[in-house]
Amino acid sequence: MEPTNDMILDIRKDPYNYVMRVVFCRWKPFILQAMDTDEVTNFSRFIKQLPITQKVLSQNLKALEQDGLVVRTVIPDTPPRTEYRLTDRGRSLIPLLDQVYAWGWNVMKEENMPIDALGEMWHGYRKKEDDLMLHPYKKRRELP
Amino acid sequence: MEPTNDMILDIRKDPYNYVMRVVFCRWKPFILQAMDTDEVTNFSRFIKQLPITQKVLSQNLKALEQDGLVVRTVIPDTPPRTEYRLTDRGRSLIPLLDQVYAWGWNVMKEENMPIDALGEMWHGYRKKEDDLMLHPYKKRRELP
DNA sequence: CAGTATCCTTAGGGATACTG
DNA sequence: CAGTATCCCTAAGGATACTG
Repeated sequence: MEPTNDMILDIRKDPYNYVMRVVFCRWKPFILQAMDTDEVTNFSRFIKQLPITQKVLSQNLKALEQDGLVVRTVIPDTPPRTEYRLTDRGRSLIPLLDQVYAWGWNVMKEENMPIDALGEMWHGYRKKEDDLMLHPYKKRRELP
Repeated sequence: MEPTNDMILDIRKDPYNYVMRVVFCRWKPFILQAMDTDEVTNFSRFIKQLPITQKVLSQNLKALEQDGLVVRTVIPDTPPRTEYRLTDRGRSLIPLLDQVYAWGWNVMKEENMPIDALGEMWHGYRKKEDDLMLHPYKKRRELP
């Protein structure tokens, strides 16, 4: 086949670009991770765990739902509850996220960069303290 | 340990955030991938392969160099040449990038989304056509 | 509890032109 | 060949307030 004069990567059709748009946006790894840890969770629990605003959380959850990584279930109760959980596709991402975290963790260690302790607990790089994991609070305390 | 009243994730110290900043920015996976494919490469070759402007390429290469993923070598010749290649750390990222690509590729297939052919060749999802791989051109032709 | 609605800011990228 | 220099623009996030 002759090399023709119009060859170039079309980024909009590239898987890298897709994954960056769908997964690697600011808060999404954290949101996905939280749902992996908690299995089922809800809006205000995310808000307690992450320093994210309601608006941005809402946007991100909608996008994740649209991209098929998350299911939102409304339970007709009084007052109605809303549950969020990972889809199979969302769950299929967790091993990859773990490896991404691990790569970053190792590099940050090599560079002596400070690493967030709560994240380390979530990922098993630091002994989990159940009360902290179960009762996350809005403000942050320094850990050893 | 008592749950104290100030617990929260500090995103600036989190590995996810680090990796998103250092690796998963728009063009960086492509740039890294190109350097894995080519072993040694140079500025204008990137420009031929990717639909990126010189300014943005320059910015990205500088950042990658600063973050220790890429080495830049100037060879005092006439005119002087500049070579770019991956560091060990950069190379350690390739398996991860491959998995990211693979995850995205599979999802896009499931969703019947169009997938860029040149990327597929680079990643071995499509038979490599050496002339195209070796002589990438600026504009794009549709592949079957 | 589970969100909307507004307003504002900024980093990152794109376009284009120029340089040694 | 290997970049700088400008100008511009928009998407994504942050702050704050309000709702059923």
